[in-house]
Amino acid sequence: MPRELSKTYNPKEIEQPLYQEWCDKNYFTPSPDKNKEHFTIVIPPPNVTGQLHMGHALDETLQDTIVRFKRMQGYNTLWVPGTDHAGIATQIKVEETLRKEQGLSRYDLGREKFTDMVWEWKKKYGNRIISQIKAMGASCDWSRERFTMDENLSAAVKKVFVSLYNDGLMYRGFRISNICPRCETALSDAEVEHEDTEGAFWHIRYPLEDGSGYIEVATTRPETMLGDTAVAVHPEDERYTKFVGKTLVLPLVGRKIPVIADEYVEKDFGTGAVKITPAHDPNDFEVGSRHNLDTIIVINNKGIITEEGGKYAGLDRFEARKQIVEDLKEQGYLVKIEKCTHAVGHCCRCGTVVEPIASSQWFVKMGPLAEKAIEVVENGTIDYIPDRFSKIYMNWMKGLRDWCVSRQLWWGHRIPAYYCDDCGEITVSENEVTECPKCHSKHVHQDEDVLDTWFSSALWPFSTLGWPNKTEDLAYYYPTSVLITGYDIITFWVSRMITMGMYCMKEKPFSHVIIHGLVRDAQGRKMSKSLGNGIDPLEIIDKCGADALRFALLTGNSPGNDMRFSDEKIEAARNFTNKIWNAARFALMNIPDELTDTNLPSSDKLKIEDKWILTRYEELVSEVTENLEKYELGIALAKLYDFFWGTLCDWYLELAKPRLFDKEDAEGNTNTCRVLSFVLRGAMELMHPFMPFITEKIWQQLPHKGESIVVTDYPKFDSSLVFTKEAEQTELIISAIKAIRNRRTEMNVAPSRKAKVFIVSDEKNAFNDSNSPFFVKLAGASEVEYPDDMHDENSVLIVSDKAKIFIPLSDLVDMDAEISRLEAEKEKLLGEIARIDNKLSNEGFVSKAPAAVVEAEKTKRVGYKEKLDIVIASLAKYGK
RNA sequence: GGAGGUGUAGCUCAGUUGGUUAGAGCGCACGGUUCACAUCCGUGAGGUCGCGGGUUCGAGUCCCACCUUCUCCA
Repeated sequence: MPRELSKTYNPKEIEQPLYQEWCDKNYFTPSPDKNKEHFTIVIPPPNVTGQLHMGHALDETLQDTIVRFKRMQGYNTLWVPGTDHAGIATQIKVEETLRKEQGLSRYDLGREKFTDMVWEWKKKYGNRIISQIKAMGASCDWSRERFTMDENLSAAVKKVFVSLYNDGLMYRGFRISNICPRCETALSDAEVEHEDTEGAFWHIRYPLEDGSGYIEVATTRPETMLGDTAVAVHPEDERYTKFVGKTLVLPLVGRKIPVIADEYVEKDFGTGAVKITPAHDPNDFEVGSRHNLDTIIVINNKGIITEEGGKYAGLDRFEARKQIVEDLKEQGYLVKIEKCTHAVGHCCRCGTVVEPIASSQWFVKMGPLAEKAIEVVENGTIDYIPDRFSKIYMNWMKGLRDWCVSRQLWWGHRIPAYYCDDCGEITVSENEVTECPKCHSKHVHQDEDVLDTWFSSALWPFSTLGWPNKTEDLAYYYPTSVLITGYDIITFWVSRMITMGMYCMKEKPFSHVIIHGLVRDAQGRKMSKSLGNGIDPLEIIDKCGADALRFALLTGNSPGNDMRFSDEKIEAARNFTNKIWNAARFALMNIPDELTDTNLPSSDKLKIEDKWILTRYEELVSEVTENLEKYELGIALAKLYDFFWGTLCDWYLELAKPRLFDKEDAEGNTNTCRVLSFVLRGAMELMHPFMPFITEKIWQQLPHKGESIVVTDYPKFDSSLVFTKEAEQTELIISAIKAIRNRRTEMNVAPSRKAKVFIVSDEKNAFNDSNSPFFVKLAGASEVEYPDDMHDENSVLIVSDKAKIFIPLSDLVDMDAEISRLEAEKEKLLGEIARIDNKLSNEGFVSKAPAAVVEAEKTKRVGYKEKLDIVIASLAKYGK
């Protein structure tokens, strides 16, 4: 088995072949197994027309890291992938293409041809995002890939619709919905984004029919006055009591409308009198139904004034506003225009200002459904990570209005409701209805609308596993384990999955909801197409590899918080992958091909630096495992980075070099190789969930057991490899080396100038001849001696942990400088000791703090005292 | 108006259950290429943890008020 890695790390060469191999070997394709615990994730399905952006990249990385960790831990691990048909987004996209390429609208094609065209588009481009997710290294089970409009998932949608209808939880109602005039469809509350906008209050006079005066009203949307059917005042508002019951004449229109009293009106707001437009305002609609007012629709789904608008009919709503204001002014009805900012609803897909319009839509009655969805989060059956998002969820769930689920689109699940043209009967059925069950007429037509995209997404955790069929997958893998998604779709998606999971399955859809933030640009702006500030994850994969991208996304990222993504971050990540690659390359250059087993030398053959690195490694195993189990990925990754770079590369590899290069000590050489290969392999396994490609490639080259790192066991803590004493002794050596380097640099000693080093210490296990090579290699020592005690005024004195070190650099020694340096050190040590003494003499601290904390303070004091004694003794030798 | 977040080194951010002398990356300064890596190595400077109270033996961490800034909802 020849071991070699190319001279420079080239992710492009290794990533695709490895991914292919993993898929070919079915590592990601589990089967239900009653003897094992399952771990399931369903992917938040990306839009089928979409392209991978940083948000997906973060989402997939988080999921894949957890999935790979659980798989290595031995869980029967399933990650279900798939895509969403994304009603509005996809329809808009295809319509645009149709317009651009053929100059046609969807109406020119007709419903059937148009939806055929969307399916064609889906076949052609739907796989694009899937292959991009694969490039991230995502270990999804592609044999179980789903699409929200698959046959089975569509059947699930129908079944739920019918079931809700039969339970009285789905109804067709005439009420105000937010309509996007650009998309020409109704939207749910969640799809409307409110934005503070500069606008105005137009104050308008409505004259009394009897000519005895007028009432002044204020509105932010003057064009809606065309549909006014009343003016309302508060019943207890004395200013207006005398007007209630009288009749007003609506300016420009001439309609006679009553003055009514309703508690909805706020006395102190505006003029205290409110124009009532039941057809175009949700509150007015309520008032209208309380007072039996007419609902006159004056703006249609396209934002155009209807025939009801008289001379303004046919105008765009904003053009109509201008003209109406102009006319009011001319005819003396306009009192004043007051500037103000107010929240205006926009379509979350296209940004167009939405128009509230009364229309017939299908609604899901949320009240009864929400109860259980609230309960499972309240009682902890489902928890949010971080916890604060459960508050946001609760806030939303407790203020829920009914969910408008019908959309005036062609792309989506068509509503399974049938209307009899003869008797008007509505039949809701999973099967196509061709005859009215009431009057037996054959003149029956299906509802033209489709369902909100999120309706099918709400069923995703169980519809993908086969529901409503009783499949083996559903029985074994449901409920899923965790859901990972951004906070921006808690209201759209998470809340509805919980709601529908409780309704359809009578069981939670998942146990934990892990929420992450948005990926922003270097300036903290949202990445968007219009700003052109998006960083393309594919470009980064191309240049630096998927592992570097994954590292950059997870490092320094804490749950639920937004992160900034910058070139510097990517560069740091790429440097780390390069470091890993080179460390492995170095190891493989030294580990002989004959060494194929994974055994460690017996503990009596281990040197102290071996015991030190093994101890640090075992600590890492236990900490990282704990962090991953708590889904603290950022913390785990930081520890892995520090260990690999700061501990393994900076120290162990350097400490091991003398023995690795010593071909005469064959046994020592082999032992070192065994330890190195053990720790390096372990580090690869620990890091594999985060950086799957590079770790697999290196793992394969190192001595190993098993077929692939993907399915090997995650390292387990082994207390027999913890050598506390030797680890401490090695730390003393490292401290001494650092102290020497520090002083040499401080004194501008050229690195090329080697000097003899004398170390005085009682710690003979650390400071002895066998460890001298460390000082030669790493601290510029020409040779090392270990006298019992000494003092030399012509030497530099360095006080390190449990050691005093002399370096005879007589030409560089400035006695006065030495003395003042020692005095400064003395002061510092005295300060530290005083601080600790202060603590230890505090009755409260000694009696109430945990024993371990008190003990640590005492140990620390001993260390400082030892150093202080050396400093004082040295000063004494100088006559101070 | 309601809810939630944020504020820590020049910049971007970590900081787990309250417990060493508060950390990292980048940037900066100084020095370094013979034997894995200049995408590197060594050394260093740099902090009133937003402000003020409180709880505690002990607060960056918990509580209260304020300020900054961002998001969601109305």
